[in-house]
Amino acid sequence: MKKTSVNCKALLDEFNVKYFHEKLFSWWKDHKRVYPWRFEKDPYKVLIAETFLHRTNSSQVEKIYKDFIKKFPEIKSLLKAKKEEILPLLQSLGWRWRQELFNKMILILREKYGGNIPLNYKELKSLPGIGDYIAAAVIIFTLNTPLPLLDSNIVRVTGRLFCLKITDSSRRSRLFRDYIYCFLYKNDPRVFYYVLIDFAALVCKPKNPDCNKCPFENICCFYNRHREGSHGIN
DNA sequence: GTCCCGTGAG
DNA sequence: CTCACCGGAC
Repeated sequence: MKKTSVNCKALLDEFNVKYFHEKLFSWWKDHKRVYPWRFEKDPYKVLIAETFLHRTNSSQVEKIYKDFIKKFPEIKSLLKAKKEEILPLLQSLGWRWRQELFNKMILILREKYGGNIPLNYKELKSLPGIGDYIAAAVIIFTLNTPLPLLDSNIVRVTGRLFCLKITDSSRRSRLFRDYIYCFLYKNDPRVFYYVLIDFAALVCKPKNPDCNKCPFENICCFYNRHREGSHGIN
């Protein structure tokens, strides 16, 4: 996702962003989820994980990720493999609609990039099956670069905290991109996004969020609106 | 905006 | 049975 020029002081003027960061990181100490692709800095492994996670529950990915990496520990071994060796490992992810994209991606990584994963946004995004989210995620999680990152969960937390109307297209909107970029803890983007994703999954859930466990209960726009009964779940 | 394979949770 | 899943292509 592209970096944007935005006046963060104006955008988040009424919020104490540092306070949010402290509370979130503090919460995360006791609640962080452990996945084999977490803190992985090998672009190949991050790309594989994020590709698998495409519209797929993380517990499903967890079941096959280690076996996949064990069989193809580096991109060279994957590039040498035949489709018939790869696809059976991915069947449980529901890959009929993604396997062709995955095959094309492997082909391009081999033919155009010589087995090196390009670590810039534009080239990553040009790969089949790689869009805004995965391109940014690969860069952020390998290089710890402060880029905006929006998936449905980050959208939900950001929208609720800052009173933004959430729609299906929020993850592609300029407004949300600006907000998450301003909200981002620039000193450690990688961990910031791990924190936010876990917080979204465990507390700020889509349905029945645990607002009583949330450190932002008092200042969360969503919570206060909901309590007043003027709006439904956003 | 709308569809998308499999799986598990409810 | 229905629904969502650390999104992307069309």
